[in-house]
Amino acid sequence: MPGNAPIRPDAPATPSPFRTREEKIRDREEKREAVLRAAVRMFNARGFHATSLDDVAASLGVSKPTIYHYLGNKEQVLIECVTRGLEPLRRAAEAAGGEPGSGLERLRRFLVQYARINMDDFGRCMVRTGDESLSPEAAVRFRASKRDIDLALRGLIEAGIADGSIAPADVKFTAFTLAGALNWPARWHDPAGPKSAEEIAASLVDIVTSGLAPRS
Amino acid sequence: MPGNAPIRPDAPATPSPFRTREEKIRDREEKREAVLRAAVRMFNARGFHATSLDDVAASLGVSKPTIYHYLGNKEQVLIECVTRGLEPLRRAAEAAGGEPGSGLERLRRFLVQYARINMDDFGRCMVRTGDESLSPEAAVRFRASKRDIDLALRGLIEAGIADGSIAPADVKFTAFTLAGALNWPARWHDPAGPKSAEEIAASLVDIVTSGLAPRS
DNA sequence: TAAGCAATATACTCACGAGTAGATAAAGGC
DNA sequence: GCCTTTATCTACTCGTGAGTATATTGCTTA
Repeated sequence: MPGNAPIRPDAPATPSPFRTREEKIRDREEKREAVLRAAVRMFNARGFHATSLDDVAASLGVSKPTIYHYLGNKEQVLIECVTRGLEPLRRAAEAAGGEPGSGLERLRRFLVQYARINMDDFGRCMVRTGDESLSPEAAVRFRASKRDIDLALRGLIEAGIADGSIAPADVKFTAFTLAGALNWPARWHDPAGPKSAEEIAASLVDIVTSGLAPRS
Repeated sequence: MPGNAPIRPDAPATPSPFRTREEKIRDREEKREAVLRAAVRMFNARGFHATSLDDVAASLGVSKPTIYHYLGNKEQVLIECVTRGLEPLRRAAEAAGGEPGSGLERLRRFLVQYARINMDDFGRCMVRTGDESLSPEAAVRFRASKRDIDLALRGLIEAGIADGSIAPADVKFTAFTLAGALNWPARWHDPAGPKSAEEIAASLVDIVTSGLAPRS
């Protein structure tokens, strides 16, 4: 796709078709990303095993070896997708501890992000990908990353219990419960639906934090 | 497996190796069930697409055509498995409405059963099976069945709101939240773990119903 | 200007797995 | 005592999909 040549300090008036080294590296990155975006959509729609790289390639108007040129093999494609789902979660988890407010407030803010991330393409893929789809080594790394997130979640819950903003409870099960409720949209959420991911995230977090019984 | 011949009114002292028509029908049913049990375990462990019927057959010490003799094809195996997961849920949903107690009490009892069912082999398979794995026609029926359960769940929530035992809230999202939290164990629960499905179910239901903030 | 590399295509190989054909053996009925 | 049905096997077919070998074109660099 020409026409998006970047501006260089001494760029000529008409955009040059000759790409600099940086432009070419960026071009390559863009193509890689395009492959991943196309792949993750298909994985989410049809499942990883039911999606062939031929299909992914065809949806981009290229041939299969092109995908192999950018990403070594099919598992690599999946790994990059789940990593792109995990990464924002990891960042949110890292940031959550250092924010102001009570434990409950920090937890709530984190949960809203957690839910939102789980509704975007890469997040959905991450949630829906089970260890079965990965090689043993990759599965180990994947589980470890998810465990980090879980640990951060537990830390926030503990902090809330410690400062009294959260009722004492089994931390592990509480974390599982929250994770389950906020992962579930990865299965049913339709991005084209009437409610935005943000609205849904806010609603779900309200429900899980306030419980069912009326406050007396 | 001889030796489990049933008692007939005029049964001879030594169990007869000659099976009656009923016994043979039951034998056949037993074998069908054995195939399904073996299959569902493998589906849960490795995923549907990653499980071959050759593997399932081998785990039972028989050959693949034997499976085809009892169940027409691979999709049929999956359909029977998810049906066996759905059926107890449907029964629980049907029973829940007519029980005594407040809306919240009835809902809680239903949720405990819901969670427990989702942790057994067929329940896990049901939760984890996505529409992608099924033919369009089967997927329609599957979705409809799950929708029935969801509707029953919503009905219980509405009843609780109506009688004041549940705080007013968005019924649809509340149902999604509860379902998500209680479906999640289908992914992580290890039947060999220290806690029984019953204990886990009770804990999760306590957490979702009471929320996080301390009751004042 | 030749060599090398990047990007892409066509046209394969190869394994695996769903499903089938056909044989066989036992049991049951007529 | 034959014929049919049930249960099971071995040994296939056939499609699909991951991954590769190799050719081509064009840019970059010595």
